[in-house]
Amino acid sequence: MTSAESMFEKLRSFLERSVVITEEQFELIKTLFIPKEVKKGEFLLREGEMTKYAMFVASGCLRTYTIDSKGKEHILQFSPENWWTGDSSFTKGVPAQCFIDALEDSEILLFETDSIQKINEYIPRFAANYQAALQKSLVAKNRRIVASLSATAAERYNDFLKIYPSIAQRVPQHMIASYLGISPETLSRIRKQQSHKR
Amino acid sequence: MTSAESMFEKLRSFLERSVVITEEQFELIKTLFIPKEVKKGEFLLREGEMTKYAMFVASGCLRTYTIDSKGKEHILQFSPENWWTGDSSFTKGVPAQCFIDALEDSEILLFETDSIQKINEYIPRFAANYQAALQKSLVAKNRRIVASLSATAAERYNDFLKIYPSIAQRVPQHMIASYLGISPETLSRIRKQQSHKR
DNA sequence: CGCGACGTTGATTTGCCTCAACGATTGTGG
DNA sequence: CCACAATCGTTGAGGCAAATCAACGTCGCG
Repeated sequence: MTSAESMFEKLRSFLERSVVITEEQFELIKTLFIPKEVKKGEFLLREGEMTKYAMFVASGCLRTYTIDSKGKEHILQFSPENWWTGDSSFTKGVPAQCFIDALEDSEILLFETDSIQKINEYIPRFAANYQAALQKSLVAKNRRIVASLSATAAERYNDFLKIYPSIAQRVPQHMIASYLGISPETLSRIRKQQSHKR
Repeated sequence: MTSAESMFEKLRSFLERSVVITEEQFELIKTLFIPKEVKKGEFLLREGEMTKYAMFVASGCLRTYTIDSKGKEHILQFSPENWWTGDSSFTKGVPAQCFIDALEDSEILLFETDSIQKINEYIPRFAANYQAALQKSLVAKNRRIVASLSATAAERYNDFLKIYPSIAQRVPQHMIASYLGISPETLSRIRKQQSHKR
């Protein structure tokens, strides 16, 4: 099996968690998704670029980040296998506001967002699922906003460990700090304290 | 014209900013939206309640907030006229995580989210617009996350004034503080300093 | 092997919160 | 219509969590 085929199989089994995909539908999907392999460190999107693609991560792990007005990096999202990602500004002709790069060698399926209408026609429940995913991520963002406004650094770190235990093990510590909005030094001290306490 | 009719007219002109609505489609819309008037201070949703409604604000202003584990209130969103709102957990059978109440006497149209399929069938571009709105609000949330992680209280306040100048004039100062995640005292001091500087 | 990226630890600084007290404004009931 | 309470914003003093600055150990990779 080629690596492209294996990517499509991964997408299929992911989708089939909630929708049954017929052979016919699967063939359509194959025409709409563009397989792509990237090495660790490669970029899938740079700030200011135009893009019309959303992405499905078949294997590996991506990271979405921005650089603020003070030149500081802020990680908005980690996207390990079986996640959707993409700069959400792909809808209009707006340039991307984020960088997306690979934290590990990864297999990606690019999806032209215009095609969502076509998919909707042939796989009606697909769009509903996509919408549900958007709403779910809105809830997550809200939780993150509240946390960053009210929780201490240690609390936020522990929340992160609880919600994304697998990610915590595979990305470097200073990136977790960036995601949490705390300095690497502070995160190091938090970890030290907590290892004492048990 | 009854107030219910005027609400529908407001919804219609809002939708017609991007989609032309035929008489027939407008009649469908009237059957799917439930008009409701609320007085200042009344609740449209309480945390823990089950809801299947999203809302369109025809007039007035709503506020969405949560209470964190320390009992502190955090405003997630202000929704003045021509905004969509609702607890985003309405998709599944999940209880709401937010309170929504009225900051002013308001006119609201309730929309059963299950009906989005039906609307999609008759007004195909409606769903696309709704999806675009979701994505736009994702972008806004991302910006807010970055701001809360990297900007100072004063910077966040000025951003708020720039992005929502009209809201800043109609909601009490301590609520803006709550939205920004700073104490009312700090906001007061920021305003004092800035008035000196000009 | 040697360089650079990563994590740790210490000392100092600071932005913002908390607590507290006090005017101003609103609105409510007697 | 006035009195009183409640809500809202302002100002001051003190404290703390986390940032910054700086130096050093260590690991992995070219």
